Amino acid sequence: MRFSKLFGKTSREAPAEAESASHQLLLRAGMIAQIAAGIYSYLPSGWRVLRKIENIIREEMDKAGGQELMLPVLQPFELWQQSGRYVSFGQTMFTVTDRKEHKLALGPTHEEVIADLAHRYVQSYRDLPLLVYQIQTKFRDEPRPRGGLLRVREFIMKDLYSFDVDEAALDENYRKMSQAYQNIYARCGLPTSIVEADSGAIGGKESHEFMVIAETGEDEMVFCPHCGYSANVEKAQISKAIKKDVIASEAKQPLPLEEIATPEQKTIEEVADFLGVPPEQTLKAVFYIADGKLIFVVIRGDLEVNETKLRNTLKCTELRLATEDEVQQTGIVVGFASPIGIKGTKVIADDSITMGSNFITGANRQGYHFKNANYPRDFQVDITADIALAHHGDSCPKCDSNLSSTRGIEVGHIFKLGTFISEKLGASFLDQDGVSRPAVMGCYGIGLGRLLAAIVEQSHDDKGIIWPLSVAPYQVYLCLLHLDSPEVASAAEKVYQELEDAGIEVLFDDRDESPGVKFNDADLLGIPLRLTLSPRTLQNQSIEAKWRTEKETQLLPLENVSAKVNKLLREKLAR
RNA sequence: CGGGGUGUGGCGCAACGGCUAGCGCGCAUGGUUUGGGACCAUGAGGUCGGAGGUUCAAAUCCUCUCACCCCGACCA
Repeated sequence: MRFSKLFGKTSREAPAEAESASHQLLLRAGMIAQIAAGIYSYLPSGWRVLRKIENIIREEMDKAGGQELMLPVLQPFELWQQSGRYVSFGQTMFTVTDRKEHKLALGPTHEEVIADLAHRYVQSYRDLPLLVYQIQTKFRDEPRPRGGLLRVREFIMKDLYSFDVDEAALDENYRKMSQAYQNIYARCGLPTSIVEADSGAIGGKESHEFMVIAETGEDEMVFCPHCGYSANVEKAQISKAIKKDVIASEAKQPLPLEEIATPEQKTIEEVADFLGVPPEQTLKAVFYIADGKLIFVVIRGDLEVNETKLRNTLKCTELRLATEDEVQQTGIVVGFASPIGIKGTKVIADDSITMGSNFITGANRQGYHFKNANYPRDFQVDITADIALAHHGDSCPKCDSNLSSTRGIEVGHIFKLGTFISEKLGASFLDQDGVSRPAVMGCYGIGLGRLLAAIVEQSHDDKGIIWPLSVAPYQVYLCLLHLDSPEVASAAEKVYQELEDAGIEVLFDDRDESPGVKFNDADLLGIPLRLTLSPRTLQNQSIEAKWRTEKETQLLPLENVSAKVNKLLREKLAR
């Protein structure tokens, strides 16, 4: 490709709206262009990168036994009613109405469509296992697109669906996919961590995310440097045992409940300070509105509520903090709320209330708290579950060491769905005994654009992008200096031709620009190998080679240059 | 949805009631240059996001509205 003909210009300054490194660099390099919030065009050089990523993914999916197919974007809304998932997806779904007033969804994902297909074409256990995938556009009306390609409303995704006879077979495919994903990231030069995850609107029981550690990431994950436990904070567990040095063991014997005056002491910190006890010995009350109903949440004072876990426990779709008014309307005294004697309100407790004793809690009376509250002696709850939020420094649930936390970009998510979708859509098969059973499903997704952006996020410098050779838009940047010298120009043309003929992907900078402009563009575009031909190098019948990642240059003889370049590229790929 | 911010040639910005809306980058033409974003000359390109209002006069003030960005909520 000749740079002079390449559609899309590089620019010195990034558009004002871009903040993250990948957003700025991809725009400046002329690889993407925004048309609306979370909606982007890929220009030729950006599209080349995307297609390379796509091919890597396709190869790994095929290798793992996947069959590629193509499912429709337009999906009858009835399918979503059938699965019931139109509720959990809610406003995230884009819908259109056809001329017959029939409602269609622009597919945010394809479990329904694929399960419907399985319903028709899978009849026997002999048809299983089945792994099918596609690479195509998804539509999601995200409340807030952000960070360029990091979160968008229209995006290309690889989604693979597995159908199995039972859980054990699903586990096997799940392992296989997990390995395929690791191969993909490795080939893209992207270090990732696999973490336990919440399955969100997709549903299902077990899921893992592949995370690229990056400050610009939207997700927070915790990990244990000691035993390797790692999880998205939405999912992460912590050990809630109270450390011995915090509360002496003699204080653990249940004591009689006692009301004490605590004027003006409302928050956990105030009450704990006022009474001289650690927050671990208090109970915190938090109020939520879940699908329109007030929920009383009790959790030990040193912990915080994890809303994702709470949502899962309640199996609700809408969840938000209650306002002070909404709480007061039920007769609860804000600041002195108590699970003791509560009536008519659903009470959800974190299991931390079973770890500890003689708690301080509100007395549901202005200016008073109870001392020595003990569960279940003094109060009852409707549900006890783990609904605590993990933090940096909390104890690891597996080995009790201190957990660390970091932000990350989710570049892949795999789910064990189980049978809830296949049951609803009738994707069942006859087993060896002639018994009809729902297929056990798994689904596995990678957002290609986000993967591309994540590569840029973790592989760039102040000059521009540093593409790994495997996904670079071009392998070689051929830089011609001194267009005005006919000898150099014709030598460059020859080299360009020779490289192209050898099947090397080369971007030939034949523009009439100064050397600085060309070198800077080469760096901005992030092309791995730069070749420079100038009167200086031609004098020695040679061409200068420089890797994007290195400072040093080397001279290559012009004779049979494509073979030498090929060798350099092969060596680089092998590393 | 809550909070904050921004809308002026393709991009980055200035002008903040008053003459023909400026500057840099980019673009076009000609010339001089050429190893890390060269220079000179000439030129093209703008209904100042939109609607309404105030005023002798609005890019500038007011009201409404739309779009985009950031933080949060939310979110595979």
